[in-house]
Amino acid sequence: MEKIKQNTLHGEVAERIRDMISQGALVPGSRVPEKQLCEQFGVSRTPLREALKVLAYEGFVELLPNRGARVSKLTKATIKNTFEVMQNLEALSGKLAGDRVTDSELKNIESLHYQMLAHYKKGNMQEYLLLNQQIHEAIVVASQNDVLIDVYKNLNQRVRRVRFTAELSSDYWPKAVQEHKDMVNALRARDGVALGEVLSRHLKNKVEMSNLEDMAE
Amino acid sequence: MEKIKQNTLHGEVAERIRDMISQGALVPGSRVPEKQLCEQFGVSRTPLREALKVLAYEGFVELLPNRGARVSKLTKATIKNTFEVMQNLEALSGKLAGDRVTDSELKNIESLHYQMLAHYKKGNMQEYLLLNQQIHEAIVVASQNDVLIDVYKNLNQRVRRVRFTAELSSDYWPKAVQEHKDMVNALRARDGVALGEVLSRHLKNKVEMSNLEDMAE
DNA sequence: CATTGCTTTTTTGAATGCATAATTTGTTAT
DNA sequence: ATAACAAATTATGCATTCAAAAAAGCAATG
Repeated sequence: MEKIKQNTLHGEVAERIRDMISQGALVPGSRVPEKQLCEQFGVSRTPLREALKVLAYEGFVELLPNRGARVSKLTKATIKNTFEVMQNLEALSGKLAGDRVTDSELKNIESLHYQMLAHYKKGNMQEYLLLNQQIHEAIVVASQNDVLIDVYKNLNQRVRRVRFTAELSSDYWPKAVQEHKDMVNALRARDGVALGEVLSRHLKNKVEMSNLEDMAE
Repeated sequence: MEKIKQNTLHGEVAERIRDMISQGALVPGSRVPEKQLCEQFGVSRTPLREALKVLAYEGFVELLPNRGARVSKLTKATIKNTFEVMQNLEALSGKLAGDRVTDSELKNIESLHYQMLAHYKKGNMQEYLLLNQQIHEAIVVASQNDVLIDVYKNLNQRVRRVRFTAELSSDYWPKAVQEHKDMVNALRARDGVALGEVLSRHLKNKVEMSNLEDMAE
């Protein structure tokens, strides 16, 4: 991974295609129309095809010999497997973040946390989920392990399409909020082991509570 | 990830470049000579450049705007971080493999294990390390989690260059062998928790025993 | 002798072109 | 009307070409 941030054409094209897939503009299972996208983006096929190679590696599309690219479907199994790995990576992040989190990172996470609580109290689920997402990523970043961060972000992006389709049930939501409070407390105490445990439990609950049937394509 | 196995030109080119990097034919930090490699491989620049995009994503090279690709250096920190993540993924694999390993997989792992022991007794370190590698991969595969397998293999490939440079010290080697025996026993007992713990400990020891200074580039 | 500025060469990024494979369309026979 | 086959169309994979950027070479100046 270790993507160097740079404004290459193929990079921008990849980003736009990712967005289109996430937003449903490109339907899973359907073929990626090279020519049409080229016209839409105003680029030639070369950078577009380079982008498809990267997207294939990221899991967004599948390349079929002499048949171009198809938008890959997220099956129930893949979603489950992805969350299984992410759960583990988050737990590791927690363990590491306990030792390594900086003061400014901690402050930032606390701030996000309080914003999230506010949305919870207002019952604003969309905003809540967005903040929730940001907190989890911030904890992973606090692990200070570049490889871990890259892998996590990649996996997260793979399931981006379905992340927000699952609604939080009325009995799970308060539980999740409590877990988040535990997280922040563990982080404040720089207790990596406790943080790892909370995170592990947290995502596990999320997977169990989510209706994977609804998410799969 | 979820790479579809297919014999595309760019895929073959990527594989050859990976090998060249692993074997040191392409020096870390040096630029990747597109023209020269094209002539050597007998392909045009299009598939070669597509391969470079994938390799960049895999972490083998870095793309610099208008300056092509450079073979990425494996720093001490990156190696450490990679092993840190791999250790966690192996532990997860162990936990999952305890429940999911099939009889034939178990048999295969036992076979590899005994072969490895034979090489240990003969003091044949190269062969030992190869088998060791295969056993670890087999355990990860036994997790039956495609995403986990892909991520693990990718990370493993990233550090392939340095994997075999570190020699096992005379006091670590017997310890590692004992841990491997524990692994097989845990797997036979289908005790995922125990297997996860052994694996976690095992790679941790390996990292601590290895002289990262020697491995870094 | 090192340094600056200019010219030439090489390399890169992306568009275009071309041969082949796949798909669609059209036609005919049943 | 439908099935089977053939022709036409389209899409794909890779090679080639072209413009722009970077690197190398080289002379003039201090």
